Amino acid sequence: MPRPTKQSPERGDARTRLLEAARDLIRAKGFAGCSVDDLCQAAGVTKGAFFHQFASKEGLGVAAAEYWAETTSAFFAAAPYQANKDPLHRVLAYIDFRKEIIAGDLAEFTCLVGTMTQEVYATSPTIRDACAASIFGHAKTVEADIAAAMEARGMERDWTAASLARHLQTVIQGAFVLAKAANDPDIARESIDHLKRYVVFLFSNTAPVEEQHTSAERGQ
Amino acid sequence: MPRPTKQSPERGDARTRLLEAARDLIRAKGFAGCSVDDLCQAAGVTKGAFFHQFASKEGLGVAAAEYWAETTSAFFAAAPYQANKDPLHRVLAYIDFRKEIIAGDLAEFTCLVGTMTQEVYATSPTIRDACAASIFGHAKTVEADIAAAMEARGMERDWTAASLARHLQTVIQGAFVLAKAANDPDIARESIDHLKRYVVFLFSNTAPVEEQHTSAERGQ
DNA sequence: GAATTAATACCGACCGTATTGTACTTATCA
DNA sequence: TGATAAGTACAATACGGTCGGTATTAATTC
Repeated sequence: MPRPTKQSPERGDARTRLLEAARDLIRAKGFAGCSVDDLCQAAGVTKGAFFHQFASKEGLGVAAAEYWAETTSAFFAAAPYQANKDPLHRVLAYIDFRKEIIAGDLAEFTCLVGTMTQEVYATSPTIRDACAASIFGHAKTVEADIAAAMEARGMERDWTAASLARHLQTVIQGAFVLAKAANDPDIARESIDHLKRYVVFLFSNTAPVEEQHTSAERGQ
Repeated sequence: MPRPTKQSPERGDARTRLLEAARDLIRAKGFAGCSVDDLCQAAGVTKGAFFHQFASKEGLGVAAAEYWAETTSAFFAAAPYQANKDPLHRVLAYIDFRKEIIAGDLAEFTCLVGTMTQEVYATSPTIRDACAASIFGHAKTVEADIAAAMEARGMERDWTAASLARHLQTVIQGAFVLAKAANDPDIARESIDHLKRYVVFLFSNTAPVEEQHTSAERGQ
């Protein structure tokens, strides 16, 4: 139940503003790297509001991961590549889409939960679990398409739809790491190209995969 | 020039002990997540020694990344998979080896510089550059084998040896992220399997790749 | 439908501790 | 003896978190 604030009643409640500030700040400076004061200042909120909304800084971390899971799953659910009818085309268009949205500053397109996991996996199990739910929950949605594509082609392989779905996330997460190291988004796109070539290969032995799938335009 | 210490004269000098403590602690808790006191305690060294050896905590971060680059390059240079005569077999055996050494606790086999990069790429360019030098320096060594394998087979492709070498590192780094999220090393091994399948595929169109390469045993 | 009560959302000064880094002293070796 | 290495005490501040208080709204009462 959002409630306006004196200072900026139009921007929504303090909780949402803090979650958005956390999303942006943590991606740039890491979880331990930004203080509660930093977050409050970025959100235009006082410390009192922070600890009214969240029991602790760790509590905010969990909420930020959950908020990330919600917003990104809505984002991908509404993305144009979903319009592809064929499951395999949808998977390939998903990969294209992941490449397309790598644009702008690193902190704008990299993954909040991937960054947080690396940092707190050993020190904060609750944050780690929330991050894992986001990553593997997203993988599950792609897994459904992969499984459908496999079944449609009657494939029998020594790999599973689940493992391939996770592999897609592996490459995407790793691409972010190398892009950060090189300070260059092209490094990330490069690996997505290799990933797509691999998926095309996996399905090319059963039936030819045409380049008909679309990611940016509605496929009707 | 190692110098013994009162408390533990057998363990070498304070600088090395601090670098080893940093390697282990930062992999578990992140760079910002462990304090100078933590590092000193883990190394069995006082704070005076710390700031005698390093100008700042950031200075230790840079040194730790450089130390990581040195020790890992020596580790891979001495690894048994290098004995493979054929460059392609050496690449495939490298991938096998990367899978083999995923064992024990997460903090023992994950990558220090990958973890640090994610955290400080925006806040500490000096640490980021040191991490990048480690990652891409290592990739260069694999790139040499990939390039040799391509040349031996007279391949003409729409990908380069450099990009494939970086892709290997992408998958490895991403595998660590997902393994941390799931708290399960198997998740990492799974993606390495996909990676190997991909590399085998890339080279299978020119000449058959037998499973003769070895990673654990000396090949000669 | 005005007055009162209760509950929520928020503010901001303050607290105790943890943090990085400094200054000075002590030990060790060439 | 002079230089390097390491130990000790402490200074300055940054940090997460607390606490009493205020503002706004919804529910309740008369």
